[in-house]
Formats: sequence, structure tokens, C-alpha cells
Amino acid sequence: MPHLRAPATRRERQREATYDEIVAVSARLLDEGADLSLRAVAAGMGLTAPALYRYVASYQQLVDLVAFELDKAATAEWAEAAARFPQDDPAARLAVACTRFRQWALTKPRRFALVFANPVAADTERRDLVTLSTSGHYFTDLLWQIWEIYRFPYPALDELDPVIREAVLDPLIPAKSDHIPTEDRGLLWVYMRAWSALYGVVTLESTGHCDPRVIESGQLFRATLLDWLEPLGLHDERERITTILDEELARP
Amino acid sequence: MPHLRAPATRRERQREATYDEIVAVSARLLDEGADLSLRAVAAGMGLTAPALYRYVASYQQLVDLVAFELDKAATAEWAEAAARFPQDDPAARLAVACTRFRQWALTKPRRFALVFANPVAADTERRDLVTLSTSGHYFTDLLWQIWEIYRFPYPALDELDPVIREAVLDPLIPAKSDHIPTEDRGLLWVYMRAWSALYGVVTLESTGHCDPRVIESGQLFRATLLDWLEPLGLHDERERITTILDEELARP
DNA sequence: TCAGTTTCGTGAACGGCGTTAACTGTAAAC
DNA sequence: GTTTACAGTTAACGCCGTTCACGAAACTGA
Repeated sequence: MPHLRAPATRRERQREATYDEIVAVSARLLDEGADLSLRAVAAGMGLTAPALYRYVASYQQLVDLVAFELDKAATAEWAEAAARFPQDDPAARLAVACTRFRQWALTKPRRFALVFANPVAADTERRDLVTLSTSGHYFTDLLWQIWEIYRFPYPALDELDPVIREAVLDPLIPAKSDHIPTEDRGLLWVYMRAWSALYGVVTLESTGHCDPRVIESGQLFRATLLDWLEPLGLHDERERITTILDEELARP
Repeated sequence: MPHLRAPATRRERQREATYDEIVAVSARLLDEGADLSLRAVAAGMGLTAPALYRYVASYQQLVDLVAFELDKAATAEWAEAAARFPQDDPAARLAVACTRFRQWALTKPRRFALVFANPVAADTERRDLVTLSTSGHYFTDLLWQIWEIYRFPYPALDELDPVIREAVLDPLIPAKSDHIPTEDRGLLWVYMRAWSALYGVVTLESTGHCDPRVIESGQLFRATLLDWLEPLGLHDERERITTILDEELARP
């Protein structure tokens, strides 16, 4: 994995740059509608295919690398867009971030499929990668910030199914949860439920298993998000958030 | 597409059988973890790859054929399981069908991915195939039957966004909607929203983008379904349906 | 500065993939 | 009983991931 620390030697810097180029070329291929292949990526960099094996051990690892980096880049975009609202307004930020997430999934469906629709078996080490997801961290953090302000209800630990309790206490999902006190870990249950809902609409729309007109109108997405205002303690913000949402949806 | 009508001539019968074998071999390959390829399917039938071109025009068409048939077969399974409750108890049937759908997605993730996570561009003719989805028809029909009994609220046509109104009046999604009166088409909006929620959890779980313990416990799925009892007018049935759900989830 | 080593790249090759083209029996159709 | 349509073959093309043996360049330390 690149970007672990500041590059020291000249060679390491070169290597960094090569990794970046791998990701850049891969992204270009995806956006062009071509399919991601070792050979195509290599050719796009002016290399032969075997050369890439100096950087990734297999095709799957290349996919994982690209997925991770594209997720990171995309999250940075949403976060930047969301940052037009101040830090102490996480509700507005969440509304923006979710909408940008959807827009990203719709305009770059192949990137979305790579990052979010890639099957991950439960046993492989590839599981660990899911835990690293940047977007996951970002959304969990936003939810935490919202709770700090609005104090919406969440299940107490002893209300939770024992297995779920275990899962929120020692999370495998991407969750910036270290700073969430043990007794507040029920929040992660709310996060999972909300993420499942968001993931549902966005995947449905991005993969096209949905009436194109419904996608175009954005109503399904809009309705799903509005349903989540209540559980997140945002009833009093309904009007304001709705406005932000519609603003974002109407964006060119 | 096979199974259009009863086979007449001997040759047509043979051809039918070949199509069935294509699907059977494909399903076996998927369940074995091998990947679906023209050559592997052909080899599994004792044929060479080019021979398959007498039956499908391309690899994509083979995938579409298999996806359609697997969806049909799976739906038949769920429907059969649901049929242990009488026809006039569609709420119970829905609970069973949803749970079986999930179980199918978990035990046969590759089949699920083929049928439900296959990207479909908006413009291609492949879009039409989505409309044919057997499972879609089955679930829409169940929802209609539930409404006939419980009369849960749904948006009137003039409450709907114009684009959505158009979409529910002339649906592109798989929806056995011919027998739904025009003025009740708002029901399809409820269907879309519910389907989006169900699709979300099941896809999340089936693709493994989720804590394995959460999957194993079934709590995320359970909670999602329970949340939909209210909107479907099933508040008075809550206890009964919950029992059925837990029964199904505990199934060996 | 120079030998030794590590790193990064190449070309050739293997088996598997989707797809096309030319060809051959054989079963149905008139 | 001839003709025709169909269902299959083999051979080949250009892609793919992956491995291996090899060379050239870059860093390393005395």
C-alpha cells in the first residue's frame, strides 16, 4: 500500500509516483468504459504487463489498490463539497456528502462498482481491506458529530442482540470508532442501519436495476434520506436539510 | 429466449433441452466457484465453445439467459416455501419470501450477483430484460395482495412527482401491474421504496460489505423488515409476522 | 572509484478467454 | 430422394493473467 509515510529516498519517491500512475491510468480506463486489465494499465503507462508485478502481486491486488484509492479520492471530493457548511453543522454536511456520494455513483458507475459492489468473501484477507474504507470512516464520523449535537436515541448495549453487541464493541466494519465511548457504541447500530438504506438506493440506481426515469428524478434517493431525518434527531432541521438536499440534487 | 410455448417438432424439443442444459451447467459452475465462461459451459456439456453460438449470440447473452432462468427458479423456490401459508395470508407469505430471498442470496452469492448486481446501462436492450424479472413480478403481486386486505396508505397520483407519476403509470420496472387500477398506481411507489430497502440489506450481506457477525445474526435484515410492517398496514400483525420471521431465520 | 547488490524493466511463453470463419455430416422438409 | 437447414467440428485471431530467464540501470559501502 502506498502513501504510508513521507517518501525518503529518490527511489521510493519514484515508486510512489508509479503507484499513483497505476491508479490514474486505471481510473481513466474505467471512465472510458474499457475494462480494467493488467495489460491495459501497463500499456497505458508505456510498460509491459509483467512489469506491473513489481508493484502488485496479482490482478486482484491491483483491483484492491485502485478501489481503495478511488474510494479515498471520492471521499475527499464529497468532504470538500460538504465543507461549504461549517464543522459545527454536521447535519448539513451529511446531506451534502450523501448527495455527492450518489452523484458520484451515478456519473462514475464503474468506479462505484469497483469500490462498493466487489464481492468479498468472509474468510479472505481481502476482508481487512473493507475495514480500511475511507468513505466508511468519513460517514461514521459525521454520524458521531450529529449525535454529539442532536443526541438522537440509540439502543443501549444490553438492548442489542449479543452478537451485534460484540460487533459494535469490536467493529470490523470501517468505523472511526476509537473515540466513541464504549457505552455509546449503540450508535454504530444506527450507522449500520442507515448505511444499509443509503447503500440500497444508491446501488439500485448506480447499477441500473431501476426505472431510469426514477433515477433521473432523484425522488427515491430523496425520500430515503428524508426518512432518516427523524431517527437522527433532525426533525427540527427538516426544512433546512430538505432545502440543502434539493439544492444539491438540482446541481448541474 | 426458451420456454416460449410448448415444443412442437422433435428438433424444437431438442433445442429446448439444450437451453436447459446450458442453464444447468452454468448454475453448477457458479455454485462450484468456477467462473462462468462460454468455454467452460460448452466443455461441461461435451461441446466445443463455438457450438454455443448456435444458441446464444454472445457471452453477454448467455449471462442474461442464465440470470433470467436462475431468477425464475429461485422465485419458484421462495414462492413454494411461502405457499405454506394460505393465499389469503399474503403478509405471512411476504415474510417467508423475503427471508428465503435473503437466504438464497447468502448461500448462493454468485447466483445473486449474476441476477441482481449485474450493471445494466439505461440505453441498451438489456434494459428490457430487467422488466421481465420473475422475482420482481412475484414481489409486486404480493404487495398488491397485502394492500387488498390491509389497505395501507399510498400516495395519490397528484401527490407524486410528475416523473414518478409517469413511471408508475407506465412502469419499466418488473411489475405485474396490469391488474392494478390506474388510480392505485401509487402503490408502485411504495413497492419501489420497499424494494430499495430490501435490496440494500440483502446486497450488503450477500456481497460481504458488512461485518460477518452481523450477517450471521440476521439482525440487520430482521430490523429492516420489521420497519416495513408499519407502512404496509401490518401493525396489528406485528407479533405474528415477527414470529414467522424468526422461525424462518432460525431454519437450519 | 569501483565491485556488489538490489531494483526495475524486457521478451518469450503457457494456458484460458470470446469470437469468427470455413467446413462437414445428418436430420428434417418438399 | 433430392434439397436444405441445422448442429456440430477444427483452426485461428487477439485478448487476458501469470511465470521465468534475463539484462540494464541504480543504489550501496569500502
